[in-house]
Amino acid sequence: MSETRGTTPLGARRTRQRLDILQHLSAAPDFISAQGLHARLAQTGTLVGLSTVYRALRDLERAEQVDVIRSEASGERLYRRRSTSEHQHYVICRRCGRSEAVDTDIVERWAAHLDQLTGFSNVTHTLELSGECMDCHL
Amino acid sequence: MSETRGTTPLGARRTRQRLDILQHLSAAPDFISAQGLHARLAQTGTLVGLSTVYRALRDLERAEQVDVIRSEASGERLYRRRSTSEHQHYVICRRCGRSEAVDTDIVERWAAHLDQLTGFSNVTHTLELSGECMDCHL
DNA sequence: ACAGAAACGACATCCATTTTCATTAGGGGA
DNA sequence: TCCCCTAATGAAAATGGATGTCGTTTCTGT
Repeated sequence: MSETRGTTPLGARRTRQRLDILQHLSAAPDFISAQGLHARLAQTGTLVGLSTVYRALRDLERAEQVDVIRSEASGERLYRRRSTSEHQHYVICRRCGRSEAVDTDIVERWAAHLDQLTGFSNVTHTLELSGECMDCHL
Repeated sequence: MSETRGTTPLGARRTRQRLDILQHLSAAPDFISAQGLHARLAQTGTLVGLSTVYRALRDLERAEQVDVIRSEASGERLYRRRSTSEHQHYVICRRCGRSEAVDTDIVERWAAHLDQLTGFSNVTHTLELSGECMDCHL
């Protein structure tokens, strides 16, 4: 049968690399780039090809298992394992990169009306917040 | 004296290229990429080096004369001459690229409290909205 | 165990953006 | 107006993230 839809966060097949990637991604406290993740894997002796990291992250993104943002500074795409199934927004420290989920109920409610407000359909939103965390501020 | 701060939207010097770039950028109805702008200039016989376009846009961005977003599809940076001095948000048609300013008062007010809500300082926000405009929807 | 397909990984390629560096040309001061 | 200094320009090369290629490896259902 070809219609077996996978339900795991991994791809169709459970490979060592995919496992390692998911594990290290989950362990990362903050958003991390594909290259950063690749480096971190290498540091711990876990050898995974860079393309494989990119592919795994792309698949995780498709499976909505990660949140993705764009680094303001480098333009890199940064990934973070998603904890809840809801879509989330974060404040990111522009110095150290630390991130923290923010309650965006108000914005979400507002966003829900956007179709009426704008005359556009299927409006989706991306919200990125950056600031300086307490440790970095002084 | 070396402290002469320029007050024009252009750089320190008023060159033909800078003038043309600003003019074509202002004429563009929607967000446009550096390459797109460069191509548009070339089409009208206005020869400007690609690096020059990039540099002019970078300077305009620094001078807060343009709004900048990131194309979801291509990852390019897209620029648009800023009309008001206030910072603006837009809905962008994910099919044709048409953009339209959106009233985001509610979000702005919420954003003003972010410092208190999050424990981060100097929090800035970026909000990108995409949907399908009426012409493209059906 | 087997076969077919998915995943790997080293490397090539793409493409937006930046940098280099020699040349050109604003524009303030004499 | 003429000069000079330096910002601005542009062609070409470099950078760097991300994706594609393709031969090889390795899951997984049968």
